[in-house]
Amino acid sequence: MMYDHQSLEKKWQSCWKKEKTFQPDLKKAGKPFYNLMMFPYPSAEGLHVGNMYAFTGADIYGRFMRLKGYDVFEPIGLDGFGIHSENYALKTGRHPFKQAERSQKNFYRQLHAIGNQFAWDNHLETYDPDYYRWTQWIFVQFFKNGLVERKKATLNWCPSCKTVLSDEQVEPKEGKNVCERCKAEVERRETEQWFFKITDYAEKLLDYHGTKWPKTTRQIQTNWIGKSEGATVLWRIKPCQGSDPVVEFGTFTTTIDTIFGVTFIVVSPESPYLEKLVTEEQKKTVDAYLEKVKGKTEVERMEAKEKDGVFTGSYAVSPVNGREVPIWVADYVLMNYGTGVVMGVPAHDRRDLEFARKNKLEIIQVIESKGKSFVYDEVDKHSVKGKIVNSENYTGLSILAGREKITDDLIKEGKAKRTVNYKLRDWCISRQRYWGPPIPMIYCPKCAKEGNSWFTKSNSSGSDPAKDVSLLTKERRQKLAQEMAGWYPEAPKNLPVELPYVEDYQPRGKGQSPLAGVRSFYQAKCPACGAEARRETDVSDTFLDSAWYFLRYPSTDCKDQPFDPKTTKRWLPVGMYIGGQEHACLHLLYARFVTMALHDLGYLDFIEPFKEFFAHGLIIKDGTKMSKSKGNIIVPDDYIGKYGADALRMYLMFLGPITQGGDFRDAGMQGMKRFLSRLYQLAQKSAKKEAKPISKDAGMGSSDVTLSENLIKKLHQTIRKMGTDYGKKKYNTALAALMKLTNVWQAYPESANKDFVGIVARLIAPVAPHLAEEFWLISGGKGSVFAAAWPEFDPELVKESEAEVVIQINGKLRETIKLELAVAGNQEKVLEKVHVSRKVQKHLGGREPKKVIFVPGKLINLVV
RNA sequence: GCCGAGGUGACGGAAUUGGUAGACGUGCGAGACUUAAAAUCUCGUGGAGGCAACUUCGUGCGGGUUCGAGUCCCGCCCUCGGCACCA
Repeated sequence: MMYDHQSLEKKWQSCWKKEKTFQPDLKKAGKPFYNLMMFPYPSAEGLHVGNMYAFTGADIYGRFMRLKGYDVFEPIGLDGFGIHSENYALKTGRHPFKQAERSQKNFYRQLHAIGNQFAWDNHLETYDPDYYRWTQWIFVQFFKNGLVERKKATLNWCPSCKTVLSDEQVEPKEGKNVCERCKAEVERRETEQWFFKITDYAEKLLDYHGTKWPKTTRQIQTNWIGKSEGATVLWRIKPCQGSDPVVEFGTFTTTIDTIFGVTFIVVSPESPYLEKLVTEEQKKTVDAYLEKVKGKTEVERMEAKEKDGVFTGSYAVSPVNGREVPIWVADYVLMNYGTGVVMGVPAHDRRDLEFARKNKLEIIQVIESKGKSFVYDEVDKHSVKGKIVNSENYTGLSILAGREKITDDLIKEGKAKRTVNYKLRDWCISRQRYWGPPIPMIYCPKCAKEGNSWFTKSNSSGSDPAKDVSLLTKERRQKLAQEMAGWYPEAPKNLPVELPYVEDYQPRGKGQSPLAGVRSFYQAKCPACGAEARRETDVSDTFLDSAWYFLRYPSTDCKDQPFDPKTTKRWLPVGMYIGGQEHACLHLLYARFVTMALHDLGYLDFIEPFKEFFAHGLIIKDGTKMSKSKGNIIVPDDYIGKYGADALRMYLMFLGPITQGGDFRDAGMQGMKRFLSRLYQLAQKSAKKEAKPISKDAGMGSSDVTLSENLIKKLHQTIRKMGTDYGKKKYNTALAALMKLTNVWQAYPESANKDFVGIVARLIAPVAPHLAEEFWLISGGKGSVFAAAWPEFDPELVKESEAEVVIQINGKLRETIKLELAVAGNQEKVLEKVHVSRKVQKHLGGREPKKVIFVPGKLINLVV
């Protein structure tokens, strides 16, 4: 009689496992629905409640879809490769191979205990050679199609993790840039690395066509990509220095309408133009300045209060009015955005104004707004309300009109072109670490000397002869043939390039992976000429592992391809994806990029990997984020033992909207246990009563309803409410409705019967699956409650049986009162006999209305 | 600075998207059971006034639209998230 959650949950979990209740037939499913959650990386403490929160939210949706009749595929795996796992291994002194084995066991035990409907046959781990074989395969395909570059760049270097990091893996903290993983301050280092050309997809990544993503997530990505449209204006230089005189250079601007306000030009200290601009007289000054800049760190440069800079000695000639303006060099101009040269408009740009004031340069107003004075402090540059002044024949035009006209005119004269700039940079993919998939490349010094590479081979035309697709243009191939001299990708049949078991896997910190010291690994023969060659020893970024795992899940048994085309066609793109917002610029962006690229290479017939994405909130503890350092990480195990997985699931969902997260407190959990236990007692009691058909329209609208009818009415309300809320992912309000129903049930326990218990079993099934199975059993149901579809759960199929509406009395608007009346359907109706509340009767002078005209969505006319 | 989200009891949060504000749950108070505690159950719980039925005020602040505003419009204040010497 007592609710013994431990034996009950154990019983159903082993039953699900044995019966493979949640393992869909991937080859045959008629109504496939791919329900995915971001797979966890096996952290030190095991699965924590934050993971469970996300997984439960996702699982409820998946189970709801199952009850609606879909064949739901809900796979799980481990993102076990990468720095986070490796750092933990270093800390414990246990080798990553062994640590992975241990973590996997622990995680999968926990993932079983939380009661999700995982399709365990399809689990995958990113460190499994059967998996990373295809991660490497993707690298090779991208390489062959010019989506991979090897270039020197100033990059983020984490001195603690001893590897380079991508821009996405660096986060700002207290004015410093720190490593996303270890929070150490990153340095800038110039190194040569492998890059994925994600910038080629900047424009495509801005288009979310056909997806249902939250606005905020889209906005974070859009911000990160940072598109700005403007023009590049060409300036003539006078006088030109050096043997190779620069005749012109471009400055990028989004506000070409201010071009008459240009009083100087500034070049970045790193600009290749610089040495050609510096005159004899100014050389000393400039060199001294460059020396000073060199000594500054990135952060110091950013935080500098004063806009420092020096004159180069050269002048630029304005393309609009021939005005000669001095060219300066200053470190507030960034080399890696635009052209590394900017036009200085001190009147309408805050930085330019600071610079002009510091260096006593002229300020000319060219925009006027609301008659206000001209300096930036008082006029908003981005305002489009002002008009242009002091600009010859453009004077008087509005900002936008002027912008268009000046651009057009300059383009006609060949002095400008329209330009789009993005903040997005290419994705640095190589890591100088051990625990990742080796980058499957071979470098042959002999071929390099002779100028040979994969791109100079005769058959180097595209990705896969069978696909007949190549993103490689002729020009790009020629360029790559030069840049990639000596480089060959590993042949697909030789994949995977297995990560060897190495005792000394410590990061070396010299810009090289530990594998660089393993001769048996790096020794190789050149695939082209057979000479002594060297294997690449860097491994790829963890985010590449996770950028395609959703493609592999349905095809885990596929041996000769990364994903089986037929199965992929049936299951992808992912129907619902749930995960953390913090991955908006990381994982989600990369996954979209990889999917788009594979689409363009002909491997996929869709562009977006996730039809719908849903960001869950963060679970905090006592008002602060859970973290290892604070020691406040909560592991679900103890709570599952004490209260049960169902109670914990309910508690987590009841905290509030899943998008918001919540503060984890023990107090609320007892309440959930109490509720479930009460529900269990009631079900036991009611199930003893034989089934009597539950009528849907018994007693509706009647004032003398019996207790039983009251309960039935409540039940139908609840089905409707929960059906809608589960669909909208409003799990907290769905649960509130359920609790309300239980309260009514408890008030009239004799009204319910076996059938009633069966219905409640389906209602609670998404959120409390173990208890639901038990209810289904005691109500006399056969098999699993999840085995059959329940069309009534579809809110559209449950007809409105009542309506609360607004009335109008005798055609005049006098009073606004809510009215309950018996109306079926959504059609306009004249109701002859209407029961109204006493309150309304009072308003009508104690009478009941003769008739009511009900028009859905409109006011109601009440005739007395 | 730019972009976005949001401010409702002691707390987490509801409110059919313009229709009885505070569902549901915590917490708190009172009671039942118990030698006692825990657990469980019952009742109460926005403020002020009243023995009471009831009255009145109340959704960050100030205005507005409307028969009716937590919800819509205008102007502020505050909190959180993203980007940021990006031209």
